[in-house]
Amino acid sequence: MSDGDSATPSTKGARAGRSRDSAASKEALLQSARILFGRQGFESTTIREIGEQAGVDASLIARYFGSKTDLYIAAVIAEDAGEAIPTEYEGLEQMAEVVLARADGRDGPGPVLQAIIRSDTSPEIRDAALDRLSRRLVTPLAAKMAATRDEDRPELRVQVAVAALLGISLGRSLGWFDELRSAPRDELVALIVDALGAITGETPER
Amino acid sequence: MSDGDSATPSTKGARAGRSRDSAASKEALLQSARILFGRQGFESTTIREIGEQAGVDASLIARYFGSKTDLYIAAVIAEDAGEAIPTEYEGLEQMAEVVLARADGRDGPGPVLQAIIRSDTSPEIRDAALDRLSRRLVTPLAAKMAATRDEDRPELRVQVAVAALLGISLGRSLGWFDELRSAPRDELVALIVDALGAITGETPER
DNA sequence: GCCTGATGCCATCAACCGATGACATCGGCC
DNA sequence: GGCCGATGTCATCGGTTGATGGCATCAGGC
Repeated sequence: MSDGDSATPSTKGARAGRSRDSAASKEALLQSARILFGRQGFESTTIREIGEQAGVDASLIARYFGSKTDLYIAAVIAEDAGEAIPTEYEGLEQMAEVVLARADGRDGPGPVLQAIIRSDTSPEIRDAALDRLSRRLVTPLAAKMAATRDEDRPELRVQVAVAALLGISLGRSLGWFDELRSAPRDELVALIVDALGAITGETPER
Repeated sequence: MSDGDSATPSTKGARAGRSRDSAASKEALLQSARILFGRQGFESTTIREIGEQAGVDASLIARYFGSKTDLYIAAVIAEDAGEAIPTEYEGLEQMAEVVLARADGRDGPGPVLQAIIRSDTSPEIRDAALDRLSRRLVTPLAAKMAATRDEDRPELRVQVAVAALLGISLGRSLGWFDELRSAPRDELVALIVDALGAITGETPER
């Protein structure tokens, strides 16, 4: 460009007075990514939308995260850290309550569930999501079950219970059926415990 | 183009000897759409891939179906008709067996489940899929339950049971956990009946 | 035998997308 | 005060996608 350019408001580069804080920009992108990926999924979320929501240019995504895929993985990690989901539980009831409470508090299934329910998720995203899911749900439930009951096929039982719980959570988030969507959470949790407790060995005390 | 073009094998239009059967072309597109949408979902399946798999040009999709979205809806209807899923069952066990058998026989979740698990599915696709799902699973299970037990909140129980069943089916199709993926179907069905029977009133006779 | 609608293919369009590199400005360091 | 790396924005690229319209060929009807 010619060197006659003057410092007008529309000149390139950071605008006068604009915040220059890479940690804040990065965090804004990450939180926007969590929200939008969690609501819409990977393909339906563009990096331009994420930048807009974060209030910065989308080109910073490549600078700070490397790629859209890497941003998604970072969003999964941030979600995992941000949700403060326990790694051990009093029991199935508490786990169901935690999962549904988190689900009810979000707009959409969240980036972790979005990643695992889609057959076209890239392997590295899927592995990151499944790893956290197992750590937060499967492993603790298996540990709990090993401590309380001696059932055959404990690992299968736990995996079936977690898959069922995720199906219920997803169905509720996406509003598959009227009652499932609108039922009070405590009533839903009670039904979940009745059902899944029958195979994990935690029958309700009533 | 110049009028000097000769009828060579690479000239435009239907090639010499090429089948001219719109019903066959349409059906080929539809079955290809079922398979690819069922395996990869809406966004990750292009109309060019569908045409290739069907052995015809993708432009015929617009001619015969109107749009990619309308093709998806036609695929959902075809899947529903093709799977011959009953609209009434002996009980939960038979329903679980049918759902898992169909799931195990496919490559991927299938177009109906793909449509309902994604938050970004268009409303008309979602409605078409949910309508069939309710007709094949929720309504029959509700009818069965009404005939056998007098529980509180029967509709909620049935909806929870179906959501759980779909979660298990999806988890198995996508290979979320090792045991869930590899367990023999009859063993998995037995666990599902133990769990979901506890809330639909069909306890196993053992 | 001719005509015409059906059938299928091809090229193209407009829009979008993830990624990249250039550039201006800022602020800390020397 | 000057320098230079950090920071942010902008324009652009190459590729992809769903949809469209033109064209050639075929086959049935008259």
